[in-house]
Amino acid sequence: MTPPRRALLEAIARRPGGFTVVELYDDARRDHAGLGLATVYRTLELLRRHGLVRRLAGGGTPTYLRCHPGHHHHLVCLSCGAVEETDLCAVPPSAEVRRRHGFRSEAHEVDIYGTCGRCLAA
Amino acid sequence: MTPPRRALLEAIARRPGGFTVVELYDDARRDHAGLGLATVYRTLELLRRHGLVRRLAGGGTPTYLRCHPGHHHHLVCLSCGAVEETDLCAVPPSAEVRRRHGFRSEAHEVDIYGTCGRCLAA
DNA sequence: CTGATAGTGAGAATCACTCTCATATAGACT
DNA sequence: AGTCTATATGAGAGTGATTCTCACTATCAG
Repeated sequence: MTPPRRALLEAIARRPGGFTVVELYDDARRDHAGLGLATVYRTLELLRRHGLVRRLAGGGTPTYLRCHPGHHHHLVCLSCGAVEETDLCAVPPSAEVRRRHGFRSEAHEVDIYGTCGRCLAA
Repeated sequence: MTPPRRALLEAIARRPGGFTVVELYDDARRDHAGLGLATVYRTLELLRRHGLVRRLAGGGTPTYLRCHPGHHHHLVCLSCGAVEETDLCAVPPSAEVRRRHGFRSEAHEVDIYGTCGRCLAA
């Protein structure tokens, strides 16, 4: 646990939803002025491998999300960009996939796009 | 319908599973030597808007998939990279998402990773 | 305290992708 | 078939994100 990493973790913790690499970089540099971009990428990759962060790569500038470890999916608001986690999960049952396609499922990714409560209210 | 587009469509039709932009470019250039990369990107974007192709952006070089229009998801083999479509679909029901999170679902993306029948046999 | 190991920052390099613009077509309409 | 207009195209430069390299530094076990 080094100062750059600490600065990054704190900057991530402060973020409400998704963030871009440069946003995070700018933010973390307030704690640790000498921080390099390469370190941001390296640390994000590290966090990603530990399930603490996820990368949403859909068109445009890629955004990262803070995640809690454990199985969950994301609700992405198309209007304001906020991202929420949900533990609701439903995918085609493995057995059915296996029977119909001869395919053994091992993992899945589910992202749900729509409009969040706050945007609906507005 | 122009010669570059025809060459691209044929190259896509020949592909078994996912492909990268450069693979497609090289392949289509065998039909249409003067093809430019910009045209490949433009045409893929066009096909994507028509639901004939999808982009999987997970880490590394982005890959495109040939798709049939209509709702379906993909079974991606982690061992050989083959991609199969499935019309099996189950996601958390909108009503439940709405009730629990105040979030109105509009679309979802589901990709299932695992091992395909051929790789299981081998 | 010390040494092995892992992390860091700067900048160059790479890679995917987009933009620009002059040119060339496709396809609609005579 | 000939003409015309909107659209597509190719080349190459430009952009922005990401990775690489390497000399240097900090961490932590012993």
